[in-house]
Amino acid sequence: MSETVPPGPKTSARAAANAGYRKGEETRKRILDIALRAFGDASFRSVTTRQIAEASGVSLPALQYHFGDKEGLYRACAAAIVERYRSHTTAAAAKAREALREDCSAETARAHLKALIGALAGLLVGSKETESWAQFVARELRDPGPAFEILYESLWRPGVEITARLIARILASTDGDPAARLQALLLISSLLAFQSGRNITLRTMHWSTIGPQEMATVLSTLNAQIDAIGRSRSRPAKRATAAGRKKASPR
Amino acid sequence: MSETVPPGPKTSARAAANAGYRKGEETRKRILDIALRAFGDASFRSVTTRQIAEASGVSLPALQYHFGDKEGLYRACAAAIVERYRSHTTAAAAKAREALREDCSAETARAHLKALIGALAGLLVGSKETESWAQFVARELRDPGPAFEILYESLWRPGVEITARLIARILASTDGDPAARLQALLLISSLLAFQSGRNITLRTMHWSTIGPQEMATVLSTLNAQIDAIGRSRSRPAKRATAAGRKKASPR
DNA sequence: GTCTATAGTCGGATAGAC
DNA sequence: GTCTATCCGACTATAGAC
Repeated sequence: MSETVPPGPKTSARAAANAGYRKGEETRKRILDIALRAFGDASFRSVTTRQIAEASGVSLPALQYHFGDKEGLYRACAAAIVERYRSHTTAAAAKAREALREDCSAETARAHLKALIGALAGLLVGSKETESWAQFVARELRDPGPAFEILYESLWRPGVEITARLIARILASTDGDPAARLQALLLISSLLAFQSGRNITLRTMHWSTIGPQEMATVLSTLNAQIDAIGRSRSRPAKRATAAGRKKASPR
Repeated sequence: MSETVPPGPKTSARAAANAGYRKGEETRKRILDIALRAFGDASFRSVTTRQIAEASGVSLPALQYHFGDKEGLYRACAAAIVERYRSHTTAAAAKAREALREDCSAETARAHLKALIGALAGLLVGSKETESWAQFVARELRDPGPAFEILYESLWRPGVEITARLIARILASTDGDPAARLQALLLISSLLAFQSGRNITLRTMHWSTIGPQEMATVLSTLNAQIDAIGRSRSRPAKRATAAGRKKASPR
């Protein structure tokens, strides 16, 4: 909660006109890259600043200089992810919002939803780094740490919001419809799960990696689910549980 | 990998005939309950043996006596979860297997799938404790620790296996069908996500808790998805990605 | 069976030189 | 800006008394 300002070079008189600032900038970026990977692979607690410093080729106090403390570094990682996320999804999201504003048809909404999910998937398998990023985000959202707020507000919430609105349009219901939110949550967390739960996905599917080809397979399944929205026979009403306890539930 | 035998009372001459063993048993159980909760709330690394000892009302070496070391305690927790899981799902799983052996129809398979998912959901909201359990399982499966093998082999794999076979039956394909496995993975991880990603679920859905009522809502959505399996118009073939990049993908 | 006391390790943060 | 050297706290595990 306490918004500790990074005591690094940001606030000091670095931007003043001399060319000697270049090296620090590069070092900072190198540290950030390493940290991004490390925090993707393991939790905040598990990763040690020593590891990051060593892997970055700098020594411990250099971290503190650039990022204040461990939490500052962690938050900087989250901010970097958010920035990349924004640049990869704003295009699709903007188009979807535009269509919604123009009161588009259910089928148009469906197409935009697929495009949006596709863009998200593209981000998740885009480069080598993004594997870690998905894990970073998923972990932080699951058990909140120092970067929860920024990730939730800047990444998760907008994503769910636009997705839910598209689904609501498909269902021909209102924007706040809980059923639509639920389906949005389902859809996004499913997608995220494939990268964040990488280990279990690979082992379950007998894959050796999650590349574009694997993600395409996943996407086709998700697209089929999107096609099914609003078309299932036993529509997702409030009380469809009866079928589920046909002959089970031995309590 | 090294199957370190718990050096506790199990192997020693405790079972010999004297009545003084009762207290140790109770202490062990109390420690286990506390640990189960603790390891559900936080990761293996984050939880300290001190916390558990204090909360259990025993002191540190008592833990070592009963469970050997921290990993032993962790594994014991996993084993306890597996046992409970088995007792809650064997009934539904056995019926499903029976039906599959008798070459049941797609609709029968669909019903059994719903029953199975329902049983799983019932476990996930069954009692106060199970909230933590889902987090324990999900975390361990996502980034493998000392209890990964037992959870994967005794809990995850059987669950996916029977689910995938039911889905394959619905799709009228063979048992090993990757598409069926994928849908099984999707379905189970979606369900698990609601408890393991509790925080984000609550916040996204504006719920204050995940009780039977909320789980029923989730179940109805999942049931709708199950109903949609094998019925979607653009069937989940190998190349359905074209739609996804209609006008998105600004690369 | 359970305790007190302690050994040994490791991680985060800081002081101060360069 | 980046380093070396160091402090301090917290953790796991063990030894040995009761």
